[in-house]
This record gives sequence, structure tokens and C-alpha cells, in this order.
Amino acid sequence: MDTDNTARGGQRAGRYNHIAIEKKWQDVWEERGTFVAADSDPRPKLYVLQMFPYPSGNLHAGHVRNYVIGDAIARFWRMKGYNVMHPMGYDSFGLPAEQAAIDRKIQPADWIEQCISTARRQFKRYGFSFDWTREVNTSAPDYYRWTQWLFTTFYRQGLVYRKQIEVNWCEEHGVLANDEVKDGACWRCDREVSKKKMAQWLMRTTDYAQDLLEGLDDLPGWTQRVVKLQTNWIGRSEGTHADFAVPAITDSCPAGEQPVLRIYTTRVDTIFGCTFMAVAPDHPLAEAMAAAGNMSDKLATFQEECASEDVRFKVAEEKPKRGIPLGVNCINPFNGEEIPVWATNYVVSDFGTGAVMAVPGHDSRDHAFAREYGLPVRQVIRPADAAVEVDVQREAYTEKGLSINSGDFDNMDFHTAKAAMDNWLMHHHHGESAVQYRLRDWNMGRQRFWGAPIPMVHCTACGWQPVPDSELPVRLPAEADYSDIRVSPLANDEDWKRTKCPACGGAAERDTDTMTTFMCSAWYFLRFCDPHNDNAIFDPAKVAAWMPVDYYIGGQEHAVGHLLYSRFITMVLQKLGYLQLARPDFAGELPKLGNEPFRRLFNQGMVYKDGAKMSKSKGNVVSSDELADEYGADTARIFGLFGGPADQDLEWTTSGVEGGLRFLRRVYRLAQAVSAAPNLEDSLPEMAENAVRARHRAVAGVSEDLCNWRFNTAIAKQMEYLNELEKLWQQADGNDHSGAFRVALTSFAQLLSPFAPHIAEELWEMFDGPGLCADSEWPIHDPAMLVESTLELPVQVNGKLRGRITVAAAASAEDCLAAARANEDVARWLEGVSVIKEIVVPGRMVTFVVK
RNA sequence: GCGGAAGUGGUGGAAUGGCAGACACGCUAGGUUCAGGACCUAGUGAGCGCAAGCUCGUGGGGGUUCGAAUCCCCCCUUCCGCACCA
Repeated sequence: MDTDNTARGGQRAGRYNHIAIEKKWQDVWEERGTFVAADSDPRPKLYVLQMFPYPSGNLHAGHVRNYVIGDAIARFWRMKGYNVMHPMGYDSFGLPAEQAAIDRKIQPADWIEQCISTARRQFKRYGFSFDWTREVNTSAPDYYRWTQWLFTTFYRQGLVYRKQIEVNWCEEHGVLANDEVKDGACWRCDREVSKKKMAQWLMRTTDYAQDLLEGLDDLPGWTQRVVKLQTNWIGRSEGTHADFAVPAITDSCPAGEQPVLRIYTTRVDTIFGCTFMAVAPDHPLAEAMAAAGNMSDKLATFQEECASEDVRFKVAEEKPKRGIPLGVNCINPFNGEEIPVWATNYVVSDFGTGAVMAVPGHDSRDHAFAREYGLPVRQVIRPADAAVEVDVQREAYTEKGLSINSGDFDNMDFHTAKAAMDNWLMHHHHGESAVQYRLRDWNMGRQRFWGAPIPMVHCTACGWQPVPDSELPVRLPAEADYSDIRVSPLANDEDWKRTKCPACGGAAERDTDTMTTFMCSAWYFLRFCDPHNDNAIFDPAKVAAWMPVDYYIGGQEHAVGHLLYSRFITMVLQKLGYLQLARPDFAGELPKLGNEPFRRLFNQGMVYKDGAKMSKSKGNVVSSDELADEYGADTARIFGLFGGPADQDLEWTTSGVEGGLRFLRRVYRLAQAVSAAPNLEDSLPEMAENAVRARHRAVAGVSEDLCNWRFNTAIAKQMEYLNELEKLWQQADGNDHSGAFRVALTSFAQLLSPFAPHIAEELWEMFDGPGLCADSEWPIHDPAMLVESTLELPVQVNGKLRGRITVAAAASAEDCLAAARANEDVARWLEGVSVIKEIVVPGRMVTFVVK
């Protein structure tokens, strides 16, 4: 492939030279500040946001495809007259920088700086219409200062607390968030993950579980898929708390302080079928109960077994159900029945209350356990349809039905029984109806160097103290010492740790954990609205002017983590009064759920090559620089959009890229031929009219497809337009009538501009368009020009295509039928049969139903 | 197991109740060029046929309809989430 098409002798002068063209227009856009978004502008605003990358070296074809989607959208709406903000930045804290620093023996800050300048240069080679004046970088002190400010602000509001928790522990990468664990293994190194107890800072996301859930109703612009994923992740369930007394441990306690075994169940209607109690091995009362039942040693052994089991069995189904009796009984509050308490490996301590009323007749897990240990099975629910046979001894009946063997609650359906039983519990002070969420509080800390230091100081006298705002940012030390890679360099840096207590001024120590990068990226879209503010995290007026994000484009791997945390941060900031997204309506009322940051969400597909997702680790990347050198940014952009629907995965093929290049070369060649011809009045009016009609058709089709994010068909329509123009130009067979073609190609440039912006500018210039193509007003079509004077209609007989007729566009149904009957291919099928029905779909087809 | 998405030529994909395969890639033949992974023209779902044309055809089976890739029911396959959540 020539990289310099004009260099060789004998070439036709002016052959499409993507290198020269692309550089030329990138420089022009940069000089003129074409894509800088002004805060005050009379046009309506449109915030187009693309998930910012982790800058880990070179961009590849996968990134190109991802970002060209949002760029096409941003450019399209810009031309449609919107004041578009389309910013970009870098999510630059996190593990890979640290790994690179260890591998290459350089500082993470130096490494990431190189990566960022490479990424910025590579982005610019693709002509993305980013407003570079708004660039943010999460690892820069003037950014993480505000990440830290969020932490201390939330801490002062009581939203951050410290707790000993079991964390996911990877030997190589330390503590992992739940969403960093895949199938029981670390998402980065596939190493098995174990559990470890550690004091961590937690964010009270669970306080907002209900708000986060309800907010989803306000997001019709999100895909059902993501809404469902978040709904499941939050995992609301409605059930009942019920208290079971344990006389063996309460007898020795003073009245009023007697502990009870509290259970959570969604099937309180089955409580009369409860034949034993199952608690987690590490339930808070387990040891007390074991002590009372003389089972302490056995419980300790069991607890150890379970801890190692958690690591061995990644999938719950593979884990055999096991347990030990604790030697004590508890009392069912409804019937006073005494049932044994077991510690079991199938009850987890961090959901509900860590204790389960076991109903083997109506729960398959309890049933499996009861079978294993010979515990009794009792039926308390029967199917509403008496014809259905049920044998709970053989298999648990888990459907809802009517209560039996349940005392006063017999013959009630589920809802009646639950309401009556919840009411009974509340009345007798043994429980109440309850709601549970699967969502857990958010672990903020990582035992890593390359992150925003958690701005907390520990003083032996005053305890934990937040660093005052005036002392933010708490900067990372300039040098990280990686001689001992098992420990965070911060924890080993005595000079850095040593500080004064903000409260008493005495000697104190800094927290050596850094924040999860999910925190850094949970608010960057707000900072883009006011990226250089040194006095505040942002100016609420500027945020109110730009937010919410109108289009958010990114990978579906962030469907839960990043998007949920961003929603949470926005929600809390709004609640604390730092931010007001929802504007009061005319009555001064705030819309209930007007605090969602991302109005519409678009998940692009991934790019595959050789059957695997394109990634550096798979070794199947096509580098963006090579691609731009060899084929050009415009060609790569065209292929990325043309290869298939943007929300589906795309297989990267060289032949497909070449097809894109061929298309642009043909465009360029036609443009050159037309521009070289004398600009004269059209002497062939019919041909000129065909060119005009083709233009209106293309404008209508491309505009509609772009509104619906159908880039592949939009480009197909431009290819059709080009095919028509080429054919007409050939028919013109001369050069005394280029007027219509000049107009056609000027519009062509505009239609091409969102996809292949560099060549579009070149064509625009070639045909003397005013200013820049990127600044031009998107063309509109005249619907009257889409109406053809004659139509070709298919004719069906009994649903089978039998012929085609050509009729005037305005032809009546009678005329169509007459023309159809007159058609000899159709007439053959109408001979010797009786027509029982005639259907004319105007403009679409003619059908005869015969017998 | 539960939930979601998908299944159309040799390939990527179009068509969301009305001409299946737009637009490309690939392939075949011809042309053009000193040469080219350049360009142009024509052809290209399968089967039958000299042809006009006919039959079949959107994972499989059934249904609704004058008409189904599209709507409904059952089944199969693939991919992706979640998974002892009580």
C-alpha cells in the first residue's frame, strides 16, 4: 500500500492522499477551535459523553470503533444546530500503571504520562470532535483533590464508615471488589480469590438502594438489558422478619436483653412447615448456641472447613450441603414448637440475617439438607388446583398455593397468609414485614499505591479524622518504592505516613489505602462541565447548564459497577445540595426522580479479530497508528461503522477495511472529475433532475438512520447515492453540465462528514462550500422530491409473486387491478379460477386471492 | 436452574406484516494496466430448465393471515449476565 500516493511518477495527479488530507484538516480544526463548546450559547445544548479510556499504551482498532460511534453522533447533532459538548479524558489511576511500573522499573506517574500523550496524539489522528480544552485526568492532583473532597464530604455526612469485613483477596492484586471477581477468580490474573478479614472504608450505597432502584423507572433511554442487570444487582425482595427464641442461651440473660434468632424469609406462609433452623457458621449467635449445646469444638472445626470450602467450590451447586447440630433448640413463634438449630454451609452470613427457617417441604435447598440428615419434612401448602399431585417427601413443592396444617391461617392464599402472619408477628412483637436488598455497601479502599489516597488521618487520641478541605489534595509521594511488591509502597513510606492530627495537632498517621478507581470515574462527567475550577469541585450553575448527559456511549462491561456508582454519587450530591439537575416545574416542585445523570445510554459492541476480543493480551490488535498510516482514519472510521449495527460485535477484517478505502477513493475520483469540468448550466434537465432526486433520497435516508443510530445502513445509503451519481456522470458523458453534480457532491460531503470528516472537508473545499463542512448546516430534504411519478408494484396470486406492473404513482386501486389483470404473467394464474378477493396496498402491492 | 440477547447466501449484514438477501466482502468471467492487495463491466441463495419460467428457501415443528424472516405456541443451538439471596 502506498503511503505517499503522489510520490511516484506516472500517477494521475491528485489521487486520494489520506495522509495529507487528514493532517490538513486536523490542523485546521485545532487552529480554529472548531469543537470547543462554549458555556453560554443560544443554541440548545447536547452533552455527548463517551466513556473515557484507561490509557494503557496504544489505541487499537477496537478503540477506534468505540469512539467513532459517539463522534458520528456528536458531529451529526452539531450540524443539526446543537451546542454540543463532546469531551474526553483519562481514567488513569489503577493497577496496569502499577504493573507497568514494576515491570519496567519506572514510576507509575511517568509511565501514565507517556501513555496519555500517546493516547491524545492517537485520538487526534482520528479527527474525533473532542473539546480538548476540557480534558481531565483522574491521576492529576487538581482532579483527585476533588475525588478526595467527595470522600471527606461524604464521610462528614455519615455516608462513609469503617468496618471489619471479609474482602475478596487475590495474592497478586490484593483486595478486589465484588465486580472484580469473575467465577471465583481475579478478573485480571485469573488467580483464585479467597476471603480475608480486613478493616475497610465502606460507602453506604445500601441507604440509596430504593432510590437507585426507583430511578431506573425514569430511564426509558436505557436498554432494557442494563436496567434489568441493575435491578437484579440491587435485588429487592419483600419478605418478613420473624424472631425465634433460643431458651438455652436466653435463660442466663437479664430480661429485656435476651437475644433471639431473627430470620428473614420471603415465604412466611410456610412457617408452620419449619422443622429446623439453619444458621451461617459465622452467625453472631452461633458460638453462644454451640457453647450451650456443648458443640463448641465441632463448630470451630466446621467453621474452618467452610472457610476453605468457599475457595474450592466456585459454583454453589457443586458444593454438597453439610451442617452440624448446635445442640440447642429454638421456638417457632407461631406454634411454640421446639426445633433444632443447625449450623450449615448453605446459609451465608451477609444476606438477610444469616439465619434461615428451614422448610424442607417447600424449599429445595432445605429439602436437600433434610434428606441428607434425616430431618422431618412437613407439607403446609397445597396447590390451588386440587388435581395437581404433590409429594413433599419426594420433592419440595415451591409454588405458591393454599395454606394447610397452619392453624388459624389454613386455606389462605399466599398474599392473604403473608399479610395475616406479618400482622400477627407485629402484634405479638415477634417480627414484621421487611424488605431486603442484595446490594452491599461499597468498599472504597484498595491496598495499592496508584490511586487517590484516602484523605483520612488516624490519631491515637482522636481516632479517625478527615483531612480538612484546605489541605487537599493529599498528594502521592513523588517516588514509589516497589522493592517489596507484596505491600503497597504507601504503607512502607514512613515519611509520607507521618502527619499531624487535624483535630488535636498531635502526631498521627495517614491512611495508606487509596480509593477504588470506580470513585474517580463516578463523577468525571460533572467535572467536564467546569474542568478548571480551583475553588470548588464544579460550579453548580455550569453543571446545571450541561447536565444531564444526553447520550452516554460505552461498553456494556460497565452496566452495573461504573453506572451504578455514578448514579449514586450524582444522587447524593443532589441530596446534599451541591448539585441541582432537576429543574423545578412551574409550581416550584422538583420532579421526584429528576436526578439521573445519564438520560440515554448506548452500549457499543466489542471488536473481534481471529475469533477473540481484540486486546493487547490476546495479541490480536490492529494498531490505530498503522491503520491510519496504511488506510487512513476516514477509512477506518467508515469500516468501524459500516461493518454492522453499532450495538453488536464487529469482526475486524482487512478486506472490509479495504472496501471502505475503495468507497472513499471512488468518492474522491468522482469529485475530482466533476470539479475539473467547467461549471456550466445543466443542458440535460432530466438527468439533472435524477441527480436532485437521488440527493433528496440520500439526505432523507441518511438523516433518518443517523437519528436511529443505524450507521451501517446510513453508509449503505451513501454508497447507493454514489453508485447513482457515478452512473449519471457516465451517462452525461461530457463536461458541459456539471452544475447538478456540484450541488450533489456538496451535499455528499455533508452527509459523509459525521463518518469520514476529513475527506468531507476536502470535498467541501473543492466545491467552494462556505466555512467548514463541520460547521455547515445539515441538509434537509423536500418530501415532494421523494415521490416518484411511476411505481413498479409486485403482483401476488395466493401470496405468491407472479408478476410486476408499472403504474402511475397516483393510480387508483381499480387502475392497479386492471393493469395487474392485463399483465400476461399474472393473467396465466387467473385463468380457470375464480377470484374471491382483491387487495391493493397503495404504493406497495396488488394481491389476488383465487379458488 | 433463573434472566437476557441472538440464529437470514461462501462472509458481514439489509428488510419489523407486503418483491427475502439492500449495501459491502469474497468468488467467477471478461476488459484495462509495464506492474499492482489498482481500476472498469457482467454474474453470483439452492434445485430443475435451452429459455420463458417453475419449485424450494430466513435454526426445527406447529399456528394466525390473502400474505410471516417479521406476530403467537412448542422445541433445538449459541453467546452473555446472575446464581445456595432464604
